Amino acid sequence: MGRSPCCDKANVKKGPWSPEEDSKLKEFIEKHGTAGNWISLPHKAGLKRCGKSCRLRWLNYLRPNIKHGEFSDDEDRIICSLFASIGSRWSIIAAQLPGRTDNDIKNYWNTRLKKKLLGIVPSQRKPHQEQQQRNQQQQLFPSPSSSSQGNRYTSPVPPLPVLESFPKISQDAFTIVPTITSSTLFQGPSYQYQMKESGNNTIMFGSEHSCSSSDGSSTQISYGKMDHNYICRGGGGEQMGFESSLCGGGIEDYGPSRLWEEAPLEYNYEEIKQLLRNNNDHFFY
DNA sequence: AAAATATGCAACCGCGCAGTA
DNA sequence: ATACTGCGCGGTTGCATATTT
Repeated sequence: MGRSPCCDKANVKKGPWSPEEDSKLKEFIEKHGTAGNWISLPHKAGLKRCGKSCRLRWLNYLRPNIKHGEFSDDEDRIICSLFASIGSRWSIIAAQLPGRTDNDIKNYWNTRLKKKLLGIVPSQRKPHQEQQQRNQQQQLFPSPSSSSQGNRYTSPVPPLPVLESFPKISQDAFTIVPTITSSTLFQGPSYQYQMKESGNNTIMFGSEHSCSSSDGSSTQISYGKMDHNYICRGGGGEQMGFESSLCGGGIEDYGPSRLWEEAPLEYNYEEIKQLLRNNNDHFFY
């Protein structure tokens, strides 16, 4: 017996979103949030869309602080290093790149970064496209109408992302390892936490960024966790936090007797290239 | 100039997990 | 304990655009 469909497929619109649909969805969510659940949202918002489709559109394009455009070298490094560590856990990787979505990173990896690492030069689409990319970078956040995709409607591009702050967690629980975090993303020194439970795949990591503020220095933490059981709901997925559910349950649940071991999270490009070449068949598809 | 091919990315699909009745 | 529902994730597809032939 299969599961029942999440929506009436015959009566939902599919395909690209129109500007009108975008503004309806955006307005509704800004006013009411998800109003209980995503499944009922389209009806309440007057949209003929599947709830999942609305969720995806919001998370990937409409919510505030989404960053589009070229990935920086630092972002490349972070993606590569995390991919080498944890594989295709895109939502976790995205949690380390404020403003980037899992879908974006996944696409970027599959279409470009992997090839770049393997030294596969895409066919010469260059002069035109690179000029476009330069233009795009010059006007870091262009208006919707200046999309590099011609007539295709994309989405409004928001201002620079702001790291979300989360409560600081006892460092006793973490192994602190040298950062791979970009200094261009965060001001001040940063550290990465890693936790790995031997015997299964549970890995936890986070990063702490020291930032200055008017009342002295403050700390921002962003983190993700490999074990789905402990990814807290309501944390937003892309920017997961140790909210009460995780702080109060997750870490403590493991208890002090648990054995945590350090796992290498830092790889250089050569190591990653080697991994790609050696494991192309199974690990990297 | 037209057709064929390659590329990039938005969106969809199916599944596993968590919460709840 | 079980069934059901909704959410979120990763993999895949479809299509518009760019480039090559």
